[in-house]
Amino acid sequence: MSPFENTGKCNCVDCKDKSCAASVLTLKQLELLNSNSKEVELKKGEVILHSGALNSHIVYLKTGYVKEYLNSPNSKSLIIQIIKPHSYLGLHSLFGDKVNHYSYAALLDLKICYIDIDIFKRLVKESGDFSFELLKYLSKESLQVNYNFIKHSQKNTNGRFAEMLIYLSEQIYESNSFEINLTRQELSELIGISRENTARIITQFKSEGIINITDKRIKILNMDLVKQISKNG
Amino acid sequence: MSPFENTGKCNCVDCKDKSCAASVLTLKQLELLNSNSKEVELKKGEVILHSGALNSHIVYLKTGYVKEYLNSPNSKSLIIQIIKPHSYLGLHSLFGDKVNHYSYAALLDLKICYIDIDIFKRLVKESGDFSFELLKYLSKESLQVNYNFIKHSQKNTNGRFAEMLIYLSEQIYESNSFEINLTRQELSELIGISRENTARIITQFKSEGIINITDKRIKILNMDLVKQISKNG
DNA sequence: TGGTCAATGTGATTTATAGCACATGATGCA
DNA sequence: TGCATCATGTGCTATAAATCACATTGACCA
Repeated sequence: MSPFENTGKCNCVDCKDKSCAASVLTLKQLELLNSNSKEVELKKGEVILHSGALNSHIVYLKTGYVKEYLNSPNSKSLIIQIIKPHSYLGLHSLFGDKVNHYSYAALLDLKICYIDIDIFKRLVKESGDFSFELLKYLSKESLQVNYNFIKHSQKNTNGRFAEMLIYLSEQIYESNSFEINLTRQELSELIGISRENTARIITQFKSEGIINITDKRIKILNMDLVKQISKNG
Repeated sequence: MSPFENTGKCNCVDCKDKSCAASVLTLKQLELLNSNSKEVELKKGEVILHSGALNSHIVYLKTGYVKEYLNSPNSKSLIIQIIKPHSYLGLHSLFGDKVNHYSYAALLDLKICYIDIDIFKRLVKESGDFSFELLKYLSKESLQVNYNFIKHSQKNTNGRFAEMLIYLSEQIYESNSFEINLTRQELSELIGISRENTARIITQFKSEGIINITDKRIKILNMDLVKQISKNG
């Protein structure tokens, strides 16, 4: 029995949460993947990968949401992006220099799959369709992350906050109302502004009836206005 | 004769400027590539690809340097990165949604190769080694671009300028003295600060003996100090 | 050879945003 | 039940950097 034998109840072959890439694999390849991957459940707040650590496995986010971030003692912390289910974590680090460039933490209880690196690489080399999907995946992710950074460099604080609301509702949670397990501090690290200003903007947006925030749920009440603020900001 | 027949004197098979990816292709695949690509020479300042335009070919930068940038009338212009020879231009757009996300202009006279998209995709699906190299290429580029953006969000103007000097000398021109065909305006768009402050920083750095700028040549005289400024900034 | 235009340099002023200080509220725990 | 701790909200102040205004330089060319 392989040390990576999947000990959970799930099986890659009939997995409902297959990645875009895995869904183009043959039955035989999926079986190979299955016998070399392992599903694990994690609790909210747990760190999945540490920046700087060597990555020994591919990590696939099956369910739940993750923050990709950087915390360094001598410079400001920042959150690079929120990652939604059916995504790979830190794929660029794998194909780059094998060291994680960012850290990854669970925003809520979630399920991930560890995949053996060598098997994954074998699939990349064996299946053109698989690697083509990975190229698409990496490209899209890279464009999205760049887009966010670009907007941050071009907009004022209100505009950035509005841009974040659009990003979260359209790209990540796919709803105008979503539960987000981020503190005000973390929201500010996602858009690169101070915690105090984030609080002020939230107060302002609430008073103007643009959003509603109760505990960890953000509800966008006036998306048109949000888009207007983002555009003008 | 294919419409993409290479009309120049060069041949992909014995090209000295092959990409990392092309260098893992077989002779037969290189011949296929050769008969479906075309070398073109461009003059300094010419725009190679326009943001928003549909991309009909893969563009490979054989020699010369290129700026990847965004100019939009209603928001600040910015330069995303400087691209050095042996690079693909806008590969992420190809695998993403087929529309160029950025513009590309020649910083000096250069040679590029247009490659037929369908042949390129065929090679991706046919050769696992080829696609593996492309994955590495995209990953590295993405990490580098992110790194620059992250530094911009964490550092003050002096620190950013110093960071740019390190980036240009170590990553792009691989020398402490390099000819860069960028105006002060463009240098400032590369690091996201104002033109006036860029001029002030240059004056300051020159007076402190850190750099020397004559016309378009930048010479870093005290790299230790540059690194110190970048670190503190 | 003077004139236009663009790029650059530099002082003065304005402004957006960070940072500080402190109040309030929520949560957990002993 | 009270105390400690952390997240949050809000007024005030400091400041870095953008912006404005103008001088200077250099290139091109008619």
